[in-house]
Amino acid sequence: MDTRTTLLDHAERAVRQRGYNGFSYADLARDVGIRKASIHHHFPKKADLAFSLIERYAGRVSERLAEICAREPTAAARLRAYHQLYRAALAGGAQVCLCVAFSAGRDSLTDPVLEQLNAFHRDSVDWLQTVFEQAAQDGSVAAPSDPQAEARATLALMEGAQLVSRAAKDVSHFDQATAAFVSRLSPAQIH
Amino acid sequence: MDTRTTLLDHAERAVRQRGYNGFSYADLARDVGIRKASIHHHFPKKADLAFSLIERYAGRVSERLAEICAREPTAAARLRAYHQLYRAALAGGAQVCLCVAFSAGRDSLTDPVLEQLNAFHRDSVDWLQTVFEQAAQDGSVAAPSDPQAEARATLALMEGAQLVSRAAKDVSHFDQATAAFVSRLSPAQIH
DNA sequence: GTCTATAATGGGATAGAC
DNA sequence: GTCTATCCCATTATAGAC
Repeated sequence: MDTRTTLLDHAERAVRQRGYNGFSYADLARDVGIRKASIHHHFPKKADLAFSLIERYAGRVSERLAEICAREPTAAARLRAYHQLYRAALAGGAQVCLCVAFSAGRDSLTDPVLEQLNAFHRDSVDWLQTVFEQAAQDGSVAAPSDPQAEARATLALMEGAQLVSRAAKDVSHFDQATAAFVSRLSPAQIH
Repeated sequence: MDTRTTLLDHAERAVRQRGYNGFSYADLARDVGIRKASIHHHFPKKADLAFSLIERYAGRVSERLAEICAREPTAAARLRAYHQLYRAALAGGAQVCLCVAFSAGRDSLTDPVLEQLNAFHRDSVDWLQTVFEQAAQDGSVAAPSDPQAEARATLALMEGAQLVSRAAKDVSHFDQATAAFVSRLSPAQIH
């Protein structure tokens, strides 16, 4: 595989496991099997690497969300799939998703990277809001309220549940924290 | 005031604004007006400072929760007060509370500090669970479900809402993310 | 595109005088 | 308890040969 992609893959794994400050070019060089200086050829500054990471991640998630919409007709099924994305990203409590890792390491990030992160959050909220608007129509979600507030609550819940789950190294915390959310999406709710 | 306390105060502010890696003994020395070496007299290692921070924080929150129970009789009023603790700690989007800052900076913390953090989370969940059990009795909270799951969901929601709110530097995100939670606590729900 | 070598910086930490 | 002076180390980053 292309060296640049290999670097991004290893860097992403490191960021999600140990945070943005938790890995250095030295670590990455050892992982990948090249020298520090060679990484600088692909990503002159660490901020360039961070930017490419969040850019690639945003694109990937965007694709997944489109796939979900193509595959699942009801709002409830779409939200279940969204929940599963966060659940799967936890990797048993060892990792968080890249957006949580970047939100957490916000103080070390440059402005362009933070802009990308905020853009990603905006896109997520927009997608969720649209799904909750659909929910108000198809009745597949119990107790619907304001779609934008629901969207922001969902994003906060997923990110917070990942955060505390990794702190405790225990996935069951994520499951408990999101249990009530998931139960609103029960197939039994479809009329 | 006592130097040790002054150091803790400034360190806490720095951690909550810029994260655990976002401040150094050099910064702290400049803020407080003494030399780096003098800080090492009070806190030999940075991990000692971190431990004292979370210890003091846990004690302070514990007092606040006891006060809330003494002051507010209903479960709904207690949860509203709990929500207000997190709301106030945001300081307009400039800060997060110490437990969120530490959860986010988890990779840089030593084991004793992480244990304190997890103990704090356990205590918070216990307190919330007790309140949600009370809610099932006094009927002051709408749509009650499993108390432990509710407790973990509440903690995750508060921490996640702070995280995304600080990333966007916008308190209104916290308010929107927690709006549905708060509306379940409306005084109108009391029977 | 990868390497060796080397800055340059900043952080945590210690010794020992006052 | 505070200071000056210093150490050690990790980290990011650059120069220039191959």
